[in-house]
Amino acid sequence: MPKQIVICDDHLLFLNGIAELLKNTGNNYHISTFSNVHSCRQHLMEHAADVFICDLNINNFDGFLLLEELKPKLKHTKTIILTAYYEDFLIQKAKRIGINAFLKKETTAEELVDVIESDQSKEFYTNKNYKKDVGVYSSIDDPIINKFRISKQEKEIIKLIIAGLTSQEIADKLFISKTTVTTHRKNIHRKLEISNSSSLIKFAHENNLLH
Amino acid sequence: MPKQIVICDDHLLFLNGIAELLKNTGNNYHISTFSNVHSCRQHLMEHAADVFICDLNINNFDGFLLLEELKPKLKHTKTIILTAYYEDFLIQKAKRIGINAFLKKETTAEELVDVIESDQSKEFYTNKNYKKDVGVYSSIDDPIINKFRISKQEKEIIKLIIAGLTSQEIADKLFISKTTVTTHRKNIHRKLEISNSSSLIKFAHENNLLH
DNA sequence: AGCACAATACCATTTAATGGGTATTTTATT
DNA sequence: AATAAAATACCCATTAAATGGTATTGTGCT
Repeated sequence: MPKQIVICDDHLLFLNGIAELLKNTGNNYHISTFSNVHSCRQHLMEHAADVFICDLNINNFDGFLLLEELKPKLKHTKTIILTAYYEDFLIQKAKRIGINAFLKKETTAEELVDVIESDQSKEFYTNKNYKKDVGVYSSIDDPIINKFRISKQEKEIIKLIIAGLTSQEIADKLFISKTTVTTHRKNIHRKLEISNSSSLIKFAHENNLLH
Repeated sequence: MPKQIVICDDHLLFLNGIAELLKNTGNNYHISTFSNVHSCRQHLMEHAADVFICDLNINNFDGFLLLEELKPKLKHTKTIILTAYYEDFLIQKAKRIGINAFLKKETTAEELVDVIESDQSKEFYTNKNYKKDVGVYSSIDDPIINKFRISKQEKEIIKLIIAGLTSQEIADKLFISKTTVTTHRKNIHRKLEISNSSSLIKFAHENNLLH
């Protein structure tokens, strides 16, 4: 008898792709895919599932709500959260409400199959060896920003503004006067043709200078 | 002779899933997959590709940088951005630097194949019938932000702050008083435990609410 | 030595943001 | 109908940011 696997994700290419992947593993899987919460809920109410793989954000609907709502129905179902959001508090919440595994989308197919095939009585599982990316290179040294002839010190100050520091705090941190920071901010605004720090951060985002 | 397709994405399940999908379309495709920028760059330097499908955020590396860098090599390659970030300014940028198509991950396999098989000389293509939020950033309705009990109007105001608008400009846009905007900002700061708009944007960034 | 530019620093003024209140109306839920 | 929450709006005081100046010192380059 095939293992009944239900997957819910609004990224259709991901949804169908992962279904194809699982079909081609050689395991005996019957896979049902859903790209919206409503039809997925309906299916799970009417059919027993062995494994339920769910994204956390389905068309802006909170996947946790669906999981918690269906919990009584999923007593004998292995529940797996598969998401791009890999945040500590989300993992803790998943553990708390009894989810069996929390996987990020960078997971390999092998790891996913391992989780599907593992004994359900096992402990909560999540990806190991995951270091939160801090930004390997300082992307503020980007050619895009150099185009605007932003100097080294100005870059430093941009970083600190983006980090949420006030001019006084930046001055203290860099051991310079607050008025100097003000001058730098002035020059940055002139060079980038903006007039407030929100726009500065917006500029940084649009040019993907952050991470 | 098979069509040479190169795909670069750090979400392994997505990467392998989409490769499986394309292999099973019946078209004659040879597919090379990469989950990091370095090996993908290497491959494209040494092998001609007919189609290059690229994510915009590969292990926090800006996909645009890779695309722009390899542009001379990709003269005869159809370049497709396939990403979860569906924002106007990104689409405009893609169009500007000569990308052939900008697809969101909610795209169907059929639509992707259509784009791959279409005449390359055709115009820039992006998903149709996409309803955009009022604000600049759409993923603000993320479960992460809901945790902080940010109301609908507060979210709207966060969006506009991030877009670089002042309180007065936000008031004008939403047809409310400036003092009301001030009140909302105050409440947002209290809920998120921050004290300036840079920190607000930093918060949004750290929780992947932007793009 | 001369030049350009970066980095420093101050003054003054205006504009915007922040944080403490309080208070009314509207909307949603029980 | 009662209640809670959200959205609206104002006052006030303080702080921070923005913008226009000017000016000195340092640094790298030719």
